[in-house]
Amino acid sequence: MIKRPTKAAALPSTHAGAERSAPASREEAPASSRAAERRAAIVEAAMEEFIARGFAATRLDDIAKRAGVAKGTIYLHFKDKESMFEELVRTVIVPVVAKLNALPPPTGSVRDLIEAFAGNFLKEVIGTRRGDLVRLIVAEGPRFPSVADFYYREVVSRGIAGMRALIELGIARGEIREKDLARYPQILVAPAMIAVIWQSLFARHAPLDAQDMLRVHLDLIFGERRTT
Amino acid sequence: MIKRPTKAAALPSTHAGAERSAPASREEAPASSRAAERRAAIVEAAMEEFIARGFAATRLDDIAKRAGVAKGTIYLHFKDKESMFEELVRTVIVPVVAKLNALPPPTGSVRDLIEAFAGNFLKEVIGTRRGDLVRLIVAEGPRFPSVADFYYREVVSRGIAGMRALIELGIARGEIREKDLARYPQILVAPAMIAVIWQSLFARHAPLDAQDMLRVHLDLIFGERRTT
Amino acid sequence: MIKRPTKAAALPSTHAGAERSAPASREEAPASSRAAERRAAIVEAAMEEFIARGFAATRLDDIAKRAGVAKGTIYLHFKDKESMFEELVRTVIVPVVAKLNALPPPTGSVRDLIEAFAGNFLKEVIGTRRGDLVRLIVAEGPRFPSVADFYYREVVSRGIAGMRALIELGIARGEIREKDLARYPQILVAPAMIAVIWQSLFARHAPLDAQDMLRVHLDLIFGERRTT
Amino acid sequence: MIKRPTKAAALPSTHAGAERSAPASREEAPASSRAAERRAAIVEAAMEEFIARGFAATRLDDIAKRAGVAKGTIYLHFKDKESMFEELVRTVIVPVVAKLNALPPPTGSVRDLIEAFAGNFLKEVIGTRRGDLVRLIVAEGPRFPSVADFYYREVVSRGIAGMRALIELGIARGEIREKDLARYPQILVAPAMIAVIWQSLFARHAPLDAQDMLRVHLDLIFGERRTT
DNA sequence: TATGAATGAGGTTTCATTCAT
DNA sequence: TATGAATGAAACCTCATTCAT
Repeated sequence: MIKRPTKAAALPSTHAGAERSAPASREEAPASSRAAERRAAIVEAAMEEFIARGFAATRLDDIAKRAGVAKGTIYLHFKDKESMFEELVRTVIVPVVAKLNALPPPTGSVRDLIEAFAGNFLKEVIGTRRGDLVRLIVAEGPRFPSVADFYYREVVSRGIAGMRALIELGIARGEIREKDLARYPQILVAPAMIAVIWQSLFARHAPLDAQDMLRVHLDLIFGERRTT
Repeated sequence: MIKRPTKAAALPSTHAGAERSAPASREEAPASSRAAERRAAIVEAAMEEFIARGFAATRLDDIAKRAGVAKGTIYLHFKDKESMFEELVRTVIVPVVAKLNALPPPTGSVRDLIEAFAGNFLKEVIGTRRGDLVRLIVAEGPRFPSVADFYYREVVSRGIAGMRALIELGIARGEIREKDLARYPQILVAPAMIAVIWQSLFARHAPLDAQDMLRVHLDLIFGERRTT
Repeated sequence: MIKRPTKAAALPSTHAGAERSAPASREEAPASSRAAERRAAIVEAAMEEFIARGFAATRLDDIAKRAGVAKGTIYLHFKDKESMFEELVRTVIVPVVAKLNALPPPTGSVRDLIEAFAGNFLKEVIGTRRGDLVRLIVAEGPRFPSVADFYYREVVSRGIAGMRALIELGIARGEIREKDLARYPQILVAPAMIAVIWQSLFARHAPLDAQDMLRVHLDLIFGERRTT
Repeated sequence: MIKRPTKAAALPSTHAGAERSAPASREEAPASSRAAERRAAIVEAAMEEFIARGFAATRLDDIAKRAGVAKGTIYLHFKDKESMFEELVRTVIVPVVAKLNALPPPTGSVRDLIEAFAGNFLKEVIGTRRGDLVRLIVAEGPRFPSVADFYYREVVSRGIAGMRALIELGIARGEIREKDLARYPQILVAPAMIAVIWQSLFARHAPLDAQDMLRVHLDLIFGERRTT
């Protein structure tokens, strides 16, 4: 349902070819899902290309090729390149939001919760396609206000709010000393964001142990780690 | 009216070709300064445009218009659009590096030092053209490895090293408790970077008091602020 | 799977073609009338669209939508866009020709006859869809020689011949003085044609009382109108 | 001054090739006229193509080829295809208007005047490129209201007004009997217009002696021609 | 050195036509 | 028969780059 979690992870930078398309389905597809499949293939291909080259430098031709469809087919699903980009971001982000909303209720220590969250982020975002999407949004945001708006509304503001709640809980329970932190949940997330960007840009020069860094950061906030 | 007389002329550093104007001929100063002026105007205009639209979407026509030169003139200074972008980043970043290197020797408390530094960053980077340049590098880095490399080499690695030195000093002096922080100076800078990005993307929706946030972050690292 | 069972395969360019539907098969009426209905709907829709936009600018998509059929259906009735246009003109013009041929035998004065004819033209052509068709033929004729040919053969030449006969009758009866008029029946029709075109192009700027104009023209030819 | 009266009269229907462009001029061109020349070449080529195929079916590529310029060059002179068409019509029509305005003052008989006028029309419009332009306007007018407007304002309304003045003069002098004709100068022009259209569409099937037809028409209006 | 008209490859988008269902 | 998703050629237009002046 979530679109195909890790599959096309390869990311060959250039389009490998086009061994996608008509995936033998044929008999298993319930008729109308054919369109959905194709749309998904286009979305996937477009995300790869947009991430690899940015909006302006991406060619519809390459998206089509990678998705295994003809150029014209894209226009059956999207009005034009711009709205494709905008809808694409929405499409990809929605499941993320769903996941955030489905978070378990806060039981156990706040630090445990945040560590779990960080672990998840580490696995699912930093250094993955999803992380690249974040960088893409940072890159194109100013030229696509609607994308930045959407991202702020759906992800950032909720994330900030959630973090703030956790921080306040941590303060109330005495786990967190720095009371002002609740005013800037951004501080809590900042190293994770930096890790995302670092992986895209500098990992080659200086690999970053994001997991360890996040741990140190939590130590800073919660005090020296427990014996674990 | 005058762009920036002689200044930014320096530049290439690593740089590829760019034998630059001023072919030794003529009356030295006047002739070459004309060229330098023009080049500076182009660099300035290009930066504005690249920041506003990104590399691919920027038109040389617009750069020329903004710089007040003819389109062909750009090619007297730069081989093509790509190398213009690469050299541009170098040109703009060099003075920053110079400044970093000219930092006063560490006297006074580490916190004071870092606060001074943050204050400077606040004034000169966050929410300014310079901050946008950072976002531009984040945006275009993957497509311009040479730019990312240069930026890493000249700014990031030095900045990290400098921060690390400060952190170690802080630890040695007992100002900083969290010893592992020295391994991840990124944590120290992360909120500042986040502030830079936030201003570009989300300031409209939720203004961020960067100064206050940085203060809280320093409290977190150095412990509750002194009475000041 | 099969292209076009037997039907419209003929379509040899000149000839009225349009053996219309009814491939002899099946239960005659019901099945074939469905097809005929559909074809009629397509023809009607196509005429509207061609008139509104001209041949090249008309989209089959729009024709299909207006006709309430799927795009593919059009190809069950017509080989391609060009032959659709050609057959369309034929289809629409045939009844006109039939009507011309069914004209009553010349009784009464020639002027009465021509006035009746003009009245009819006024009501059924000038300012109507049919008039637009004339303009369409003028517009597309050069690119569709077969259309121009057909129109000349079926409508123009017969119309001219008919007019000439009337004029000669008028001359013989002494109603018309200008004997040379018989050599140029176009003169008789010219104002009517001009009225057709005027309505399409300039009615907005300067409405034209076509009826009155035609009357004046007849006065010119037949002499001052009778007391009526 | 009038652009090159008859020159490229050949009209090869398909673009002959491209032996136009840089016509050796070079030394004779006063620098800025180079642009004017090119623009003229484009206008000329565009008129040929638009006349031959209509607006929608004309390819910019063909215009460029025929004009002997690159595709991009067209966009140095015209914003896009539509405005090229609109400006083109204006450009071509302006000299016509100028000519109309420069008509000699009415001396001699009205019939002589009108005959002179008709003779001119015969030579310069009917069966010429200029005549085709009229047909083009009739064809595209509904889709280019601005063109129809312009044509009405600059040519039609002035022409009608001029004709009306002549007719009234003719009536006053007793040359014309039918007084109502002054209300419909269109009648006077109608056969000429019909001739224009006839030449484009039907000349192949039935050549029309336009000159003789116009004479007959004038006989109709002025009474049997004098012995001349 | 500086100009900007000219170029033409290449990008986005449209739309007639096909074909599996 | 009828459908309409899919195709891909071809159109318009942009813009980095060149070059005569």
